[in-house]
Amino acid sequence: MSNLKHLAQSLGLSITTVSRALDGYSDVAPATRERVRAAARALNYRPNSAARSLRRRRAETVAVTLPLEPGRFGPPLFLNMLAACGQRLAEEGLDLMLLPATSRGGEMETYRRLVDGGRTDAVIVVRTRLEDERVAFLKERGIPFITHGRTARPEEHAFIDGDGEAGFHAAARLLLASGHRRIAHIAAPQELTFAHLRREGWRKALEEAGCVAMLEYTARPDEAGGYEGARWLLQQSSPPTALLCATDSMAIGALRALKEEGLVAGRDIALIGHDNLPAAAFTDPPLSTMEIAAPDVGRQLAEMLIALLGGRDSRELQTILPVRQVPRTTHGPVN
Amino acid sequence: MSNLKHLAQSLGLSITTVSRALDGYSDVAPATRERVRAAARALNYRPNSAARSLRRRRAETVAVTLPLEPGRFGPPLFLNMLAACGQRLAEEGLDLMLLPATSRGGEMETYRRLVDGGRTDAVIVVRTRLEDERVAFLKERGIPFITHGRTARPEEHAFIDGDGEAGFHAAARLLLASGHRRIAHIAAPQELTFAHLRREGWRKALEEAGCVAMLEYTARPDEAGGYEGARWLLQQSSPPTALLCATDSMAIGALRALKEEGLVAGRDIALIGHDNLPAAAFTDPPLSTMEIAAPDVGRQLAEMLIALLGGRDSRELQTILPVRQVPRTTHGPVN
DNA sequence: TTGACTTTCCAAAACGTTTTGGGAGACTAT
DNA sequence: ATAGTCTCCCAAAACGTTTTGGAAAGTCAA
Repeated sequence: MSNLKHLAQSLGLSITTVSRALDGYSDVAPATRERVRAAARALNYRPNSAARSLRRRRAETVAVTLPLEPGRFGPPLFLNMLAACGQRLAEEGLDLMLLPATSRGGEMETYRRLVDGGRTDAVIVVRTRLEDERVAFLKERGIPFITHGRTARPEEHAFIDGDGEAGFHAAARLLLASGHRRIAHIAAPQELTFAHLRREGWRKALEEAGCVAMLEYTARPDEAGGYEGARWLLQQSSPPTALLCATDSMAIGALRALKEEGLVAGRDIALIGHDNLPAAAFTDPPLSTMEIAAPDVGRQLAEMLIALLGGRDSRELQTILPVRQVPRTTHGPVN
Repeated sequence: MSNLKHLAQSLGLSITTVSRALDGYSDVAPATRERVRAAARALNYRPNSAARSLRRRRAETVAVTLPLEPGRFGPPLFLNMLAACGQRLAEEGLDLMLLPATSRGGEMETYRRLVDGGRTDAVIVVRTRLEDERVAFLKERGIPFITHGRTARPEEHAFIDGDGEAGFHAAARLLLASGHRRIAHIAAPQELTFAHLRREGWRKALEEAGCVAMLEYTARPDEAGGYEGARWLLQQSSPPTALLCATDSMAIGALRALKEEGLVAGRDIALIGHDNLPAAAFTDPPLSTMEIAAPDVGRQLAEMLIALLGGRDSRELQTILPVRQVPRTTHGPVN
């Protein structure tokens, strides 16, 4: 592994000059700068990251821990978002680092290693909960962070979030307008903020319409959970005529349960999900769903992080993105 | 941020002693060791990772770059594997770091930063191609690495892989035994090794059975690709009676195309995928597929990495895992 | 010619850790 | 008492980088 000392010796220059040449300082002669750069290229020189961040006192890194359990929205979308975020961060010389976390305790230990060990300059919190110990920890340590999804006290920190409440409110109103009165909700665990807000949107719409039947079932936010929820709801004495699922994964599971009962979604019963997963366009019938209207959540997240690292107040960095309905087939019949 | 100097001063000890106490060396008195540990806990001390790895000359990190495009198998499974791997690595004090890579060039630059910048001690290569420049690079640099999936010359490096060729061979034979003669393959891009091997399994089985009709279509390994492939194949003058898809995502897309043609998979036409994605059990009809028979690929991957870092020869670290058929409904009729 | 700038370079310190190579004191065996 | 052995601790060096605070030479104006 070549380092500055090698480079300097082979060029007959000092370490200082080599370092400054590579960093483009103006106090090194253009000719020298080029000579140094050529040598660096020839020797595949890359600054040692440990030494660099030790000296600069920053890690040039933004970290995310990836909870293993099914989360806010499906991994393909989620990873795309993070990749877009990473791409923008790379332009600022920042690495985006994902660390898989298996248990909740393991995740907190990872946070401590990251933050107290100076491994990262900022953190992205995903799968945010209403009461989130990760957020409490980061606030206490005073390290910059942004949550993906809100907490119970969103005014206290930077976040980016879709307006799930409005989305589910609109979806429920759509179903009400189609004449549905027994609109059930298959909810995700309520400690997850997104699940709570989506449920709130559904609940309020029904309340406003004077609906008394608040059929609901809470399950894991995956296919199996949706399947289980739909089965349970359909077995009730007066089953729902419409199903609003917290996520598309759940809706895909619910779809299977409907099939097994001989029901056709969009004809015999309405079904709506959320996320617009790639797979949602290929279900049978194609799934009506909704999605965050912004095409570049990842990039926005990155911009917010950059602003935060630049010293911007976190209270100016709170973004709620509109949610758009993606009607396909399963939300019908439309009268 | 507290460091060894703080700790040492507050305890009236030297930095050396504090460091050695925390590392559990025997040349510090048990009483002192406890005193130091208590203080470290109280001050939330975590060794600065940059300083540590600068001095130890290793990063205590294993890196994976995550290609953005759809890959070998679906993200939920894939992330689970990596999480399991990360968990085992953590027991050895190693961090598993994922870096999203958007373009191929971007990925190579990331590799250079990682390896030449001393950011990582080992690399996991995913979405391996037959001719893979990443593998060439890592071999040249002499840094330990394991590929997930083989290359064209697998004998030259450590790898872990499912026996996709045998799996597809078996699946094709299954279909042949059911009387099918026009068995089409919807392939993933052939530069990806897994796609190549799966196609080989299919091709050889047909060849052995004396089938001349080698219907195939190559597409992106996602739902849209499978949809496109199935549509194209069904439009041929003598369409297939069975469809073997390189991945479950593709099979889910194909399922949609079959529906649109009024065909019921498992009755009018056979369909088999690969990966056993969670969603595959919830399609309509439930998807027949196959999967790697080992429950703990991630853990095995970690063990191999640990062995590799311990100096084991990479030629001893080559694992091919058996693939098991997961018959559900769509592979029928079984006569 | 002189003084003031400019340009171009460099020595040394610092970041926080681990590790080497002892050293002081207490205890043990003779 | 003496030599040897243990126990417990520490000073200093090293990892590779960035940055500070000049210093030497060259240029320019007067």
